[in-house]
Amino acid sequence: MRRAPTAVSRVGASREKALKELDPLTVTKLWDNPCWLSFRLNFIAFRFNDPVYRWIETRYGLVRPEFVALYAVGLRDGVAAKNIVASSGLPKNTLSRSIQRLLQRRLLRRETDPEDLRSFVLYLTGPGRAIFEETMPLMIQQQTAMLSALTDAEQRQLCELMDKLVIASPTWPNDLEKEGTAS
Amino acid sequence: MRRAPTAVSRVGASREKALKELDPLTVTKLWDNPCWLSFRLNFIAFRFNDPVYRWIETRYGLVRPEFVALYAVGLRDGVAAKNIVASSGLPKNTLSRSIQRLLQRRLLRRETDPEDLRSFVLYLTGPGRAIFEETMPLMIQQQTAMLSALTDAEQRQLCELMDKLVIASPTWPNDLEKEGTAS
DNA sequence: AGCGTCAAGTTCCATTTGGAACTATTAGCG
DNA sequence: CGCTAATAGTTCCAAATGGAACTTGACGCT
Repeated sequence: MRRAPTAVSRVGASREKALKELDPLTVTKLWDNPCWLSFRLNFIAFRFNDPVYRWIETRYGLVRPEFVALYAVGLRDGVAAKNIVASSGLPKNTLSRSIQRLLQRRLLRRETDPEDLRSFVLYLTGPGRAIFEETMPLMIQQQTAMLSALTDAEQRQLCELMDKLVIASPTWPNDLEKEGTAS
Repeated sequence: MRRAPTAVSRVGASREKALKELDPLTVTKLWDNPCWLSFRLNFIAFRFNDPVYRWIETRYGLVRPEFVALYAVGLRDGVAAKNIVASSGLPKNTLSRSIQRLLQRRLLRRETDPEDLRSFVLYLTGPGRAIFEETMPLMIQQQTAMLSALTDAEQRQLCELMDKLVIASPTWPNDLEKEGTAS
């Protein structure tokens, strides 16, 4: 009744270790799962996000979408909410509220965009930037810990492969369709 | 005021295209962001999850954690809720409710585990398996579409690199700490 | 200019979520 | 054995979430 291995990879040696240390269902999802990409993405992303966002919440009282917004403005002063929506995938009402709270807490400041009076440009305040600066090294520390299983060359490869995917993303379908709808 | 590029990769040619097709903040998060791993993971994962789970919800009325449970049992008959929790990262109360609903809808069936009377072993029913079988090709279709930007060799590389990460995951910290706590 | 369509952000509200406390069973250990 | 600590799963409830409708401003077209 055992399903034949379906994953693309055949790591072999490491498999032994994994069989012992990981939950059996995790092992199945790794090597007996036609959707290998989805599982790996979600699993690894979760293991990054979970500790980071828990720490940020207990430390600063910022929930995930709030920190997403703060981090985005930290990376690029002068963005608007719509940019954060587009790059994060969070719904725009969630981000609207998050930004409101950051404004109230004076971690963010905003001005109406002279180019487009519907829109606002966002900036970090001093305290906002302090949080950004303080959090960055911890996120990098987590990233480094996670990547330590790979050589430098492998890390660069991984980064480039994922680059290509993000760049190709505008061509991906936004909706699944049972079959081709048009000819 | 422009921050120096911080990402590990230097794709170059594709950068041109990306600058035009992607939101400017997305471009910043790609190439001007010390936390390159986190962004790429979450972005790509979102672009997979969002269409897939939307389709499943409108098609079968199953929300994400419900489908996560159904899919897990589909991959490995006889798992328990705890395994799904461990491999998915969803909170156990959320999964408890999801499983209850799947039981009510007769998509799942369960028996108390004779080895451990606290625990239940889960199985797909006929209709449950029908959903699983019907969904799989669509998920693979989405995965194939997303991976089509990579050659076969690159796809294999990506899979193997992510393998290594998942396998190393038991050694990753579960909590961030400001500095080393012990010596 | 005038009008219909679209986009940025906000508000409303029903639903979902997840931390914490709880029950029932198992495991460790003197 | 008998007692405490841990674990599988459930329940409770305050808070977060996200779809849909709304407001205001921009844009295309005639």
